[in-house]
Amino acid sequence: MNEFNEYFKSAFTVDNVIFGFDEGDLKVLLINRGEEPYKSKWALPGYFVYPNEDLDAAAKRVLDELTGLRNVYLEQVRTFGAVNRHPFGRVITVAYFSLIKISHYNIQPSSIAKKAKWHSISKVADLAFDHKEILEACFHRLKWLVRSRPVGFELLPPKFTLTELQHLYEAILETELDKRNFRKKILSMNLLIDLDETQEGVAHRPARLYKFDREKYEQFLAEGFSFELKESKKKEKKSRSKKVRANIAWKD
Amino acid sequence: MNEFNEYFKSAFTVDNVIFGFDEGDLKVLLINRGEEPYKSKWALPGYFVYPNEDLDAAAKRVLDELTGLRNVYLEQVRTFGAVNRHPFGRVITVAYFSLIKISHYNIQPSSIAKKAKWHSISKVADLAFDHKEILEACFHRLKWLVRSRPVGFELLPPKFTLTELQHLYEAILETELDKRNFRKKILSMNLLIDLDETQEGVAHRPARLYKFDREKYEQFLAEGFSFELKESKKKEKKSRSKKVRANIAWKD
DNA sequence: TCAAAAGTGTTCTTATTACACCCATGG
DNA sequence: CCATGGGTGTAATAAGAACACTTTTGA
Repeated sequence: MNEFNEYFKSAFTVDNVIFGFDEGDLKVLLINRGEEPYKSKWALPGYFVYPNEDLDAAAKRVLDELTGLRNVYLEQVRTFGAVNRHPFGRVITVAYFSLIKISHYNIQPSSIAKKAKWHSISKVADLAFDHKEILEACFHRLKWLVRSRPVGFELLPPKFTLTELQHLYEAILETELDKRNFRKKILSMNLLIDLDETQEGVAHRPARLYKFDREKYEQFLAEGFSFELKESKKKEKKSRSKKVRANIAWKD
Repeated sequence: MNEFNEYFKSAFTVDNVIFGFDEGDLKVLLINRGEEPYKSKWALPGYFVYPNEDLDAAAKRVLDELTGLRNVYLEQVRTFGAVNRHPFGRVITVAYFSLIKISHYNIQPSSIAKKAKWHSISKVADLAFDHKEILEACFHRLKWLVRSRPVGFELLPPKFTLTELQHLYEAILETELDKRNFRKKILSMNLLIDLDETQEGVAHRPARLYKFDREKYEQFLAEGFSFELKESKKKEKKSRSKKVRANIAWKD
């Protein structure tokens, strides 16, 4: 491996965009840097990947040290590798994002955690390194994800109202949604369990509480999204060689 | 940067899944490795990223050296970083895929290119390193991409028939599509220019030839997919504060 | 009794699916 | 004249979008 020695002089980090949702607002957990470079600038939590550590494990570690949370939604997004993005040398970074329930988040005793603070996604100014770009890429991915899978629940407390859920979608998608259509759609998926409880102590008609039916969702996934559940077009022509339907969407 | 020295001992590579389409079949360009490790196994084309080279530039270089092609569709997919994925040390790899027109591909004089061969995507057996996994991730991404954007044209020659286009979609999506519905949909997008030419020398009714209207597509993108083009619901209530519509798809 | 948010259905429009026959060419 | 793939339309169904009033609570 002699001829390749020159390539073994670089490093890589993970950076984690930790999303949370509170007060109707989508938030991201940022660290105020205590040291150079970019001292006292806000930055994404991240660290070098240890020599004997898988990438995903590094992302989990960073998250755990900061929030104390483990089994949360975590996904790799993209790797950023501009030549001069880090002043210490050649460092590329693998960006991850995770979705956590802010109510479950407890500030950790680690020194790094004391520097952490939630920021409204819409108010984040510039960040250290290329972290603003990373944040944007992760937000974009979340937007897409939330349309294709019901991951939104990862950000809500275990019991929530439909309005809270709608506000979450609105915050992520940066749109307004029609209340009736939203409810119709969300309920028609049968992934919510009506807890038969209501809010208490609110100065208006209390809302029903729901929880996410994770079991049904897993089952749903396992069946490969159960396409072709209908299967009752005609009286089943001698098990016709499946003329498949697949549509082309051209949306984002 | 003394305390971080131990982290600056790793390397990273790019690996490129180069897709092509020929004879109704989706193909990938693989290299037969001439050296250890995995000597004489098939592998994805890839190489170490040079110390002063951006990631995207490295992916372009690998592609160019192999195919002589430049301005082609190229996209980063994901980074693979299991601890022991490379026998030389800690090497993570950033996976890219590109879409090229096989008809434009000319074998390059480089020694590496002489070892290259197109393989039908459906017949690829195991590959060197974790390349099979990388290939699958890229194929999965392509499947998704082709439903959300008309990138299929990148794989076809400049002039093509609707049936060729349909076959391309079928190969990527691994389904059959209904001919009439496919044509209706594709033509309704107005992204095809009817060249008013037909095939020659075929033993059946010759098909019309089309080309992709790239200009219209760019315009389309620039207008942000021109949502809300309709805008003629009622007689425009005093420029109502846009009650936005955004739908939630729950598909893949 | 007021303010504030919860809750609830129907109509219209658009998109998707299913489906079968005639046409133009070369051999 | 036959084999091969090219080309075309319509009806049924499903999904999405628009839209407004009544209900329940606490202050």
